[in-house]
Amino acid sequence: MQHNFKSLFEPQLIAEFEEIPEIELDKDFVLLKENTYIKEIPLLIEGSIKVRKTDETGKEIILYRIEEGESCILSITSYLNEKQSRAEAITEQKSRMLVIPAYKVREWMDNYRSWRKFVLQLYYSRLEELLTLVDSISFKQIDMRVIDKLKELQIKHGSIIPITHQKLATEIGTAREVVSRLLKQLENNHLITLERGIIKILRPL
DNA sequence: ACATTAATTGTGT
DNA sequence: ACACAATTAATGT
Repeated sequence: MQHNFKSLFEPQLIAEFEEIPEIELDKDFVLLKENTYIKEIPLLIEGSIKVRKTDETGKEIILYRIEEGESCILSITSYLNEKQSRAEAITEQKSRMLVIPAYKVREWMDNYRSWRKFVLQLYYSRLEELLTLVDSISFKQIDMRVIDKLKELQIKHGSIIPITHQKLATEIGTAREVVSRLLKQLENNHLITLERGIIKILRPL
């Protein structure tokens, strides 16, 4: 799978892409650490990148994901405002991307309407995702969040979801045991069945 | 095929 | 939340 990101931009800007180096990174490569200045901006062609925040105790929460054809809005805005990065970015799969020198991004902001539109759209959609995240953290109980997440994963994977309790827990921002116990309850109620690394949804949650 | 190790899941406090 | 036990999958020999 590969995103045809070129359709988003005007021809002149696409011509500029020719100058931009393309790299391929393995899974779990740390693209960006917290509290560093940004020098390059990724434009993801294939794969996916998670942006997460880790606190002092090592607890982490995933803020959002960068999908194919998208870039990292945190990097862009951090750079444009000359601030340090407040989160870290890690590849979730083997991924291919263009690596845009950050100064180019500023040039493009000035010179290309399609780039400005791209950045603003990205900004909006990420902000919306963050609001959803805040909403789920502050207003919903843990068990509701697990169920919501399962429903979401069901849309992506169907009723057989390949995921570990640990991964589910970090997505939601809670401890693995909490998730394990909740899932066990759902299993006892015959809503799901559990296997190592797999959750099967039997009937609607 | 068997033993060893690592990863995941379960349980008690 | 933490520590540890139990189970299952992966890997080496």
